[in-house]
Amino acid sequence: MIDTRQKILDAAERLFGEQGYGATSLRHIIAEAGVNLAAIHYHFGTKEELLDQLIMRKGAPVNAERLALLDALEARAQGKAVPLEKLLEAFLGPPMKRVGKSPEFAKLMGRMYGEGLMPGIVERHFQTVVKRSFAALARTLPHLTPGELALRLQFMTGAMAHILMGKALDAKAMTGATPPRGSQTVLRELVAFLSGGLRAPAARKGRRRIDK
Amino acid sequence: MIDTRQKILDAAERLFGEQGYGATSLRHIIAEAGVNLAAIHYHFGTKEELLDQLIMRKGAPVNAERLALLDALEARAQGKAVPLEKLLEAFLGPPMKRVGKSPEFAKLMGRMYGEGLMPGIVERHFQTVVKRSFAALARTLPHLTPGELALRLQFMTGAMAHILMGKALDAKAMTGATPPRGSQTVLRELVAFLSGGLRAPAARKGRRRIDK
DNA sequence: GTCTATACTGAGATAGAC
DNA sequence: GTCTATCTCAGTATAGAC
Repeated sequence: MIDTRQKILDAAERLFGEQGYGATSLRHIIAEAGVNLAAIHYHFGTKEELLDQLIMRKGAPVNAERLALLDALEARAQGKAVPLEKLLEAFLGPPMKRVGKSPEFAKLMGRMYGEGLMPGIVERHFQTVVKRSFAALARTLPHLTPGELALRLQFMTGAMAHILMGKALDAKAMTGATPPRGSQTVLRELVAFLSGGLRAPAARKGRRRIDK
Repeated sequence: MIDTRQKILDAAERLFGEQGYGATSLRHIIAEAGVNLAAIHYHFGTKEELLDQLIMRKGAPVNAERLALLDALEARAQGKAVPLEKLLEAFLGPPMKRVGKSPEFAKLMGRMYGEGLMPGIVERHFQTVVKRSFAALARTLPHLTPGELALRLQFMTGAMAHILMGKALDAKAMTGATPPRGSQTVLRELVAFLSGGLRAPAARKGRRRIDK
């Protein structure tokens, strides 16, 4: 059958998301998919390449959405800077939307950004959209140097990855409080938080004495 | 020799930090340490318990520092709310300090927070300091409900973890810009960013229509 | 109490028959 | 295209030497 490939991809997506990439064995995947072990190596080569195909299959639409939103925003701004909140929604909305309907994939995506999982794969698939977003943010946030903005993008990426993975630290156990659920609510809060952080003035060298 | 245990811990710390927990084999560790494979199981039981001991050995001083700083801040505030930047420095400073002198451990710590690596271990070692910080932040930020603050703490944790791990995404390759180096500079920028984010008003439900 | 030698199970990967 | 058999290396467990 020619959809052996599809069955493998479906099973792998589910299991990688649920248990993580490292903790999922190829033998577990083939048991779920009902195929032979060697079929994975025939169709994908290695476990890593299987992950790569998976990211491509589900990650490409996410990035396409983000780029389309960016295009629309920049067209509407007619050469002026795009409002910060709009840029954040364009970058964060498409992946956050998946948290509800496809939590396994969202979790996997979070791992990719945050875990240092397969850095080469991440760069290849996300470089275009990150570069475009960086350029747009640079125009919206002229008070930051490119280096400062790059650093803040890392802060932002870390926060997003953590949320996509779904409470890597169970907030309730750690703090006693129950954070809001629902990806739309979380998205709004995340945008509010990040826009506050990105707008904050840079803590320049100041060569400040140690307190005093 | 009785320092077989120490040699194992030292080698494990280095290798876990460099390559990650999952990617480091016990056989690699014993080769570095110059001990026998079974020595690990004699002294630590399993690979996971070895990690636990490691976190305890190096993580305990970090948390002790944080708690001491918190104590000092709250004593100085005499019942009033502690300034936000001071709280952030108390929480972020101790781990960030390690980035320079012991990058392997910083990276490991970042993985613990962010990767979902051994959630039980993380909770056990960090719950006290997180709970204390949460309570102090709640008094400093009365505009946030406990749930909203818990969510923002997750954003903050994600950003911190990402930075501790050391450019999980190589910012230069992704954006073209070179972010500031030096853990003190990064700490200042992180505090500026997070205080801006935490102070931002909550994006309450608003029941807003879909744009329009 | 401390360590060595060795064996067991399950992982990813590969060669070659069908 | 698919499957069987097999390879190497992982984490783990235990028996027994010092």
